[in-house]
Amino acid sequence: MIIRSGRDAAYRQLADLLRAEITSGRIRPGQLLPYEKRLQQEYGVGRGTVRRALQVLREEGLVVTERGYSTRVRESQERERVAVPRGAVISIRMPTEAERVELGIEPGAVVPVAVVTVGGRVRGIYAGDRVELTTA
Amino acid sequence: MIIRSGRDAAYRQLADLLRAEITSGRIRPGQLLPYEKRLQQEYGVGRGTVRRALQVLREEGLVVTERGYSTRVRESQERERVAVPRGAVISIRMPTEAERVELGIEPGAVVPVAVVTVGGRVRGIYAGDRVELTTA
DNA sequence: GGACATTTGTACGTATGTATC
DNA sequence: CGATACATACGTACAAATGTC
Repeated sequence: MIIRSGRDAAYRQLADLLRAEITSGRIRPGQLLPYEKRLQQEYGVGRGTVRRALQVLREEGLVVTERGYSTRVRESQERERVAVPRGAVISIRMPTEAERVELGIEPGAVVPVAVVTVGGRVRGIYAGDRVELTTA
Repeated sequence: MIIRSGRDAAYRQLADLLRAEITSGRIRPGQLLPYEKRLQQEYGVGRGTVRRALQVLREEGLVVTERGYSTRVRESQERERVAVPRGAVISIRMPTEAERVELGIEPGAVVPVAVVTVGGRVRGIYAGDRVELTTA
């Protein structure tokens, strides 16, 4: 139930409700969320509010939205282990558009990258949803 | 100059223009961006488009917006170096809401975290915009 | 391949609430 | 207190991608 108040924005409340559906397992990875129009009707809010809420979940990396299709819960993926040499420096940040393309990160997915440098030289860039780094 | 086209959304173009102002140093850290209304007039776009563009920059951690005041360029932060012990496993992902609060990540900023575990035990969680990890 | 309905993406305007100065 | 500026929320319209027939 969404209640209008200055304290808690409607889009945040909706995001909380949908997040609970996902983390509780009522909507499982790969499954579709209700369409935007359905969410509007079900929760009695405008489309902008629905879209804002979905955006929050996208930013958390919980869901992926495909235009003309729908929004679905992201599959949690097995992560490959990558060994990092001693003396390396690891930076964590969001990827540039070029890096997204390079790494094949889906549009709409919020995936951080790890940049491994040794002596100032970049040794590798890894997508956070596919890799774990281990120290040798 | 912003040109309407299906290829490149107006809000992305505006974000690109403003980002260039910042990265080129024409607008320096701590300085204010033009007010939303000013941006509307200057670039001939609606308010939603301006806000969407500013949101992009907030998500990139480039600017900070204060309600009732304005949007300013964020002070660039030096990253602290954190040593990671040998045999550690580093996961990179987006933070939960609780972790955001714990780490003091500003609302709207899209900042990944590194989770360092040794033998399955969590040894530390670090915000990507404030630390670099180094292998001992 | 085209025609169509559905769904998400972008963009606009407008109104109201809330924080800052 | 008023003026200004950002936050939220609504409605509307059209564009673009998808799936189906």
